[in-house]
Amino acid sequence: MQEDSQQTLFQAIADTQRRKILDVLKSGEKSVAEINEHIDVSGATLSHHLSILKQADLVRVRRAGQKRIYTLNVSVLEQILIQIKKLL
Amino acid sequence: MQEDSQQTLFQAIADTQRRKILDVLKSGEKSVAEINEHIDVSGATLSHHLSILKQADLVRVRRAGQKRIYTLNVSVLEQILIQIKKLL
DNA sequence: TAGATATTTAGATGATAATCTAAATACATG
DNA sequence: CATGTATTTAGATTATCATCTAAATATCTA
Repeated sequence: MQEDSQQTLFQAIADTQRRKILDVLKSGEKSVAEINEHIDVSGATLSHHLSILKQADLVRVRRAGQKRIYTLNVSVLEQILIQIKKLL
Repeated sequence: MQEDSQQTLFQAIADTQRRKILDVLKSGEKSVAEINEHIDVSGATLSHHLSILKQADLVRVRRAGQKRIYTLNVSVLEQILIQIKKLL
């Protein structure tokens, strides 16, 4: 993993709201509106957080009509585990 | 783990310099000056980073004469692993 | 105890980041 | 195609953060 992408990744999970989003997605793929039922921020802010998670490749998106469906990318979370284990 | 301390912890490891400090300490306890040989910031900035790591309990300190010796607290890194695994 | 060494604290600055409202875009459907 | 729904983008604001220099504190030693 490159230095830069590592930073992107750790920054992405540094925010409580974003970790909560990941936790919400743990139970399965969800539309933005569905995620927003669990996260108390404006739609714009949620979209912003999702874009950061997407940039870190922690989530994937696909369209379904008007909706966008987000899914957790488990393999990147596993990458984080590997990085932290390296510090042990 | 409480919500608040979790945030403190994830914020602490979100910074590249701080992760580098942890990596430096992985090889054994070190004085501030010894750490500073590996981290390219001013002494004041390093001290600031160390205080954040200390607050997150990721490092421990003891005095030895004029020096302060920092050591890695492995168990807290293991806590992070547990938290991330919960998202999987 | 005076001066040297090690580290922290204070205070300032510039850069990022989280958040909001309002507007824009994209798609669906009557 | 006009309207409604879902989401993103733009632009602004406020708060937080990484960093620096200078000053303070603590310890050691001649």
